[in-house]
Amino acid sequence: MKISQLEPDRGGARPRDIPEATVARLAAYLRALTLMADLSATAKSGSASSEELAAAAGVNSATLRKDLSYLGTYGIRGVGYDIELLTAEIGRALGAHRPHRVALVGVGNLGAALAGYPGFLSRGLVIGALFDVDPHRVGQTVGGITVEHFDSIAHVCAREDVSIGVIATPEPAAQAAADALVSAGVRSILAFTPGVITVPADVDLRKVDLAIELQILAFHETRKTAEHSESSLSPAADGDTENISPAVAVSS
Amino acid sequence: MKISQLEPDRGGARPRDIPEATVARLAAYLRALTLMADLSATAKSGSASSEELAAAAGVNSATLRKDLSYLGTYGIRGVGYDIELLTAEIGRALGAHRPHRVALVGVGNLGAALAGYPGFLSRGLVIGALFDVDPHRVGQTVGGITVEHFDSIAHVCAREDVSIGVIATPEPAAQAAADALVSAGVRSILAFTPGVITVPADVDLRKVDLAIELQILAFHETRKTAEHSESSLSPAADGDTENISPAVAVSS
DNA sequence: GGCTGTGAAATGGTTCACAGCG
DNA sequence: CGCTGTGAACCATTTCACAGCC
Repeated sequence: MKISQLEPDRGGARPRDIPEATVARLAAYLRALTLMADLSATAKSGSASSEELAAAAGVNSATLRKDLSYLGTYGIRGVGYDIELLTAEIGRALGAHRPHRVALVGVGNLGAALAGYPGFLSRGLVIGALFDVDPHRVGQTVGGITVEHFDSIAHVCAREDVSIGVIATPEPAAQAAADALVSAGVRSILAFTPGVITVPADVDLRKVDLAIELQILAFHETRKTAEHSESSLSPAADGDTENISPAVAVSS
Repeated sequence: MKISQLEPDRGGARPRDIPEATVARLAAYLRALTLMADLSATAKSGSASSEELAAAAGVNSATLRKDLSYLGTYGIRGVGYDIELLTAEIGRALGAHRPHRVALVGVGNLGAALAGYPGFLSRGLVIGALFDVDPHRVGQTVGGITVEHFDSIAHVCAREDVSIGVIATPEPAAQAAADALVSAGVRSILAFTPGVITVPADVDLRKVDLAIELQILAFHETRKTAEHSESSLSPAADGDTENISPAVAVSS
């Protein structure tokens, strides 16, 4: 899907240009690798073929190989990829080796879910601050972190060295939250609110709209059930079962 | 994604083939239109140009026109689109005119957030059932609906005529949740768990991985900050110059 | 032999630009 | 004249297929 909000995307020649779609999958590979490492800690060879990795991540093996080729040449022909090496290499590429501090604005159910989300740490993500406007929530502890007041975003973000912001407020507060984060120097924002949010050109904004995800399903569902019309004898002999949907994307 | 299998080309121009990316945006347009209708209920002309609509949805106007052209010809040249007509038409295309019943498995923070999500109804989505394994949660009421036990999915889904399932359980329970939903006859599933879920070929599975979204931001963030320290190579063409105006302007 | 790395082809999606209608 | 609808150009991504290395 794609709810894009124009992004500059400087075309300057940089070391290696990794396609947007590849970045999303690299994160999935990293996760699959971490899982594999745990499982095969006792036995196994310590390496995996592109086929195995692809299955574990839910993608096509050719896609995986091409994705990895953007990082460099880390596979061994005839054998596969060393799990440990590849984990480190992808982690490096994604910047997961160095922690990123995240500020979360809006500590409702969704915010709390995010604050308690496991597996951030292993990917270099650290929730550094929580904010809310509700006096009842300010001062409380969620996921081990004390909720601070919305008005202190600038101050706290500076103190906690936050570089990424997440907006999980109700819709009407989203723009204000974005503004506050931007003022605080945050240049990467993930928003869970529908609706347009305006940010300066140098700020990276991603959006995830839960209702849209469901509506896409509803669309397909409608199509499926509406198929009673013609007795076409092609019952979705679809080959693969795999399915990876990076969901909402921005960045054109 | 599979929606367009090789169709025998039926004579009538009934079901046009709508691209996946367009479907996602149609949902966004629908939302923008509903908002517009509310705002302009008192005054305004009752129609909007592709430019206005595009701005309200955060996309390019050419993209919007092309998207709408898949539905048919509903605009008026020299004028724009009638808001009410277009709303109805997009709603029809998306299947939002007829309600879809949704079952939600896993009523933790995330599940509760979804159950309380406003704006589902206006888009034809109705939460019909909530499930959890936790005895403490079963029997409780969330978002006006009583939480039922995981084991009764098949029974309750049939009773409530559920066609879409949402998985918001902890990771380890995800596959079991999917299996249960599939057994209950659900053929469209949205999962918020990372990791691979296997479903039969005729089941539509979408995934949203919160950690991946953040990791993508972290990647860009790493690039941004690395760019400042890397003042070599590029022949002084690197500054902060964003000549491209993003101009995500929201008008009228 | 098996598997990676990668050009090249195929597919899907976005943007341009303009003809044509209201 | 303004704005839609759309072919055509453009760009991104996926998939194929195979050469080359282990």
